[in-house]
Formats: sequence, C-alpha cells, structure tokens
Amino acid sequence: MAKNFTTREENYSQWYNDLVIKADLAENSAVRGCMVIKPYGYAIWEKMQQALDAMFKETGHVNAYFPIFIPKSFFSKEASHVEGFAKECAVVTHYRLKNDPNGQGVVVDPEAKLEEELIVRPTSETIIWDTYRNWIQSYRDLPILVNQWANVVRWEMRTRLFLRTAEFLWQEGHTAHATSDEALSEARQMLDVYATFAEKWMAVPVLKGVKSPNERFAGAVETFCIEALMQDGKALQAGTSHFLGQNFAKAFDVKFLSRENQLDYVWATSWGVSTRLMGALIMSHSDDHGLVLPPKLAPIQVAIVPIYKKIEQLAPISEKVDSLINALKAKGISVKYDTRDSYTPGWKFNEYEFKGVPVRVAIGPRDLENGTAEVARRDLLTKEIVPLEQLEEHIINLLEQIQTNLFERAKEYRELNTKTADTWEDFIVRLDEGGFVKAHWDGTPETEQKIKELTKATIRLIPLEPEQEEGKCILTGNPSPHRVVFARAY
RNA sequence: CGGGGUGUAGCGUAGUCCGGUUAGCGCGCCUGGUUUGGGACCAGGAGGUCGAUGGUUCGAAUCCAUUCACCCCGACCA
Repeated sequence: MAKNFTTREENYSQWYNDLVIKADLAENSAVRGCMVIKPYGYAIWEKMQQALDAMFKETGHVNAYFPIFIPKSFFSKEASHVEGFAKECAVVTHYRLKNDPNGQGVVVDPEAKLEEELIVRPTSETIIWDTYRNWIQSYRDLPILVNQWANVVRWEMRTRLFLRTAEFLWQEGHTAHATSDEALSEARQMLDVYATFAEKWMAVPVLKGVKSPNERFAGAVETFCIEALMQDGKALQAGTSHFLGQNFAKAFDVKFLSRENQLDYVWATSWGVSTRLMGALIMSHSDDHGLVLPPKLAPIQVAIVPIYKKIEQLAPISEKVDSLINALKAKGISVKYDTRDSYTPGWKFNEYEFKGVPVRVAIGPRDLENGTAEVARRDLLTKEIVPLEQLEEHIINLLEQIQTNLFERAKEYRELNTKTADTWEDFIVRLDEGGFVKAHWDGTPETEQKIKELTKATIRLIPLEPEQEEGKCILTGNPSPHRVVFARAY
C-alpha cells in the first residue's frame, strides 16, 4: 500500500481525493473549483475520447465546434433552460484591462464594457440552435448529427476533482430531426452507446432509464440516463441523453418544410458525457492499494520491470524482453519497459500498482536461468511464474480476463447492493445500507421532493421497460404501477 | 452562502494557547559511494518573506483585524 494513503474504510471521500492526487491524475489549480488534469489522467481521458468518438462516428455523427461564449439574451429564450442554469453561470462583462491609475497592477477598464454580456457556456443548446436556424430550411437538410468536444463552465458551490468541477471537459451531441420518432430513437440510440461504452470499455455496469420530471434536464421533454453504483453505495449519473421535443426549435425559430410542403418545427436531441466519467472509473474499481484500471482504458497496459544487480546484467534481460515488447506492440498493447536505474524494483512495483497498471512483468537473473518471468495482475494482486515462450499469449489472455473480471466484480457488487423496499421503515434502512433501492412511487413530483427532503435520496431513474407490479407508494401509499430506483447520489 | 476546521520548504508536520537566539523534524530533492526479486543504506548538501494584507509591540509563525484558499457538515447542484 502507498505511504500515507487513506483506506476506503477509514474515509471514502478522503480515499478518493488521495487517489486522484497521488496517482497523478489531477490536482487543484490556482483557480477555485477548476482542476489541472495531469498527463496520466489526461491519457485516460484521451482513451475514453477515442473510443467514444469512434462510436459516435459509427452511428453517423460528425464533429464541429461552436463558440465558448453565448450572448446573454439567448438564455432567456427557453424558459426552463434559463431557470436550470442561471444560478451557475460565469459572465463576461468587459473586454479590456488597463494599468491601475491608482497604483500597481491592472484593473478592468470600465470603458470596455460589453454592449451585451457574454455567458461562458454551461452547455451549448442555445448557441447551436441559434445556428441551426440558418442551416435548416427543408426536410432535405435533416437530420443534422453533430457532436462537439468542448469545455463548459458551471459555477458550482462545492467542487470535487473530476466529479464536480467549475470547468469540465465533455462532448455534447446536438441533433436535429424531421420527426418526433426519429429524434426519440436518436436519444435512445445514444443512451445505448453510452451504456455500451460504460460496460465494455470502463467495465462499469450501468442501469438505463428515464429521469423523473424533477431530475429532468432543463428544457428537455424526456431525459434518459445511465446510472452507476460506486463502492460507497452512492449512485453516480454517468451520462444523459435528452429528447428535447420542439422546445429549442420553438425558442430559436427553427422550422423546416416537410416532404408534404408543411412548415413545422424541428425535433431535437442532446446528449453528453464528461470528465466525470473519470470519477466513475476511479471509484468503481480502485482499492486500498491505489488505482485499478480496466485494460481497455489503461494508458500503460503492461509494465515490465527488469531486476538486476549490476548494470551489465540489464543487457541479457533486455535481449529477452525486446521481442516480447515488439510482439505486444504489434497487437496494439501499450508496454512500458522500465529500465530506470534510479528506482529499485520494489519501488517500481508499488508505483505501477498504485497507478493501476493492469499487468506487471518482472524478469531477473533467476528468470533468465529458468526461462520464465513473474506476471502480476492488478485486479486480484496475484502473481504467477510463466515460461517466456508462453508470455505473449498469457499477457493477451490476462488483459482480457482482467477487463471481464472488473466488470463482473462491479456487477456483482451492484447486484448485492440493489434491494427492494415495501415499507417506509424498510426503505430508510435500505437507503442507509447504501446502494440502489427499488420501491414504489406514486408518480408525483411532490412525493419525490418530500422523499428527497426526508432521506436525501432521489429517484435515479425509472426503468426503460419496468416490470409491471402493482404496489403502493413508499411514502403516500397511493397506487403505483411499477418500481423506480432510488439512491443517494453524487 | 451558513456552521465548523486548517493554512509553517515540493509533501506531511512540531512550535501558536503563554510573543523573545539562527523556525525543528520526517519524506522527497541534489552530490558521492554501496545497493536493486515489494517503496534500499551511509555520508555530505540545497531548499522557508511561517497563505496574503494591515495593525499592536523594543520584538510577531505566535496577539488583533481584514482577506484568500482548501477540507468537513448543510444549502445548492442535467
């Protein structure tokens, strides 16, 4: 275990913070609430981006880029949208500084006040739909399937590295369609893309569902989401996909002529995932020995540590290792052969363990004699001796096994921590145990709000295809057709 | 934004209540040597306007005021 590293048991949120900082993923910056993503953390984000971007393109989307600034007036055009974001916007009011006439330093030049203030985008629906108005006249212009990779700013009161920062990186897809059905199936498709990414790449099992009206995106008709369960029993919203109906088309006057020569408003979706996924990834798999990364997202998949007493002994090891490295690299596996002489093997073992490298190989004089290597896997912290000629195949299999095992382990944890409750008393007990609690709800925002006030738990989602089961609302006793999923959440 | 806490070298801290030599220690860092199969050892060395600003005082890390940042609990949060 790393020195001075808090365990999950001692203090989960301290553990998380320590992990992010000591594994060199990110750190706080000079700007309140804004983080610096360090190279190792950014490398993981880049792997996420690459995988997601490929999936977006496979489903017909293209990338574009819109301005970081949005005229203030745009926000007043969609009523619920402004209400959702108004309280957390950074506003640009001036465009120039000047030397302080009263002393040192610089001041904002009062003469350089903007005619109209600019909002640093908290999300881009408004600027994009204002732009789409000029792009769309006919059904032939549809659909528009655009994504952008960008940064956004939401002036949050309390921030935590990756989980909630004032500025964060994300992608936001904004699509325009001729029909409601088409837009709806787009929103559903992207939800599936997110779920696939979470499960196949991040090895994080997710529930798919619909948000209740209270939790719905500001301006959306329907919000779909994926929810993951963290090791402390709290839920984390990992991605959302919104069916926006004609709300933004109406707000920005985006109309098209249909095949039937009918003028109608355009149907919209938007969908996004952010660097918050980093938080989900970290919290899902990591342990008291540090970060644990799924092989598909690990910047370094295999670390090879040579062990030798004298520098002359390194050459024969390198000779054995070179062909392995080339073979693995040819298969697209990222390998780090760590020949740094300034650190001992033990130090390196701990380093790679803490940084979550899935597979570690050690080769020393003993192995050269026996024609073997020591192979350690990060997820189980086990080691085995493998003959050199089998090493390549062994590592390839091991990477797949680790990827699968992490997912299965996380899924088992989630299942163990998904419970049902039929009485209020039981509901409270289950919530305090942590995890998802399936319970009946009478479908009203008032009841949901009341439950939130009493328990701090929210409806994480309403299952997409809920199992029909007559029941009584956990709070009011009113009839309910099916259960919804509650949890305390990040 | 409300309540509580903390700011001393890159990191972790002692000293602060009760003002008084040159602010001490561990990790890390640099140099040299010996080491290297789970965070090596020895010797030497560098690094501090004690978060910032202002005040009280012969004298401030220490007392007072203001301010900034971070942490915890609330409120807030697609």
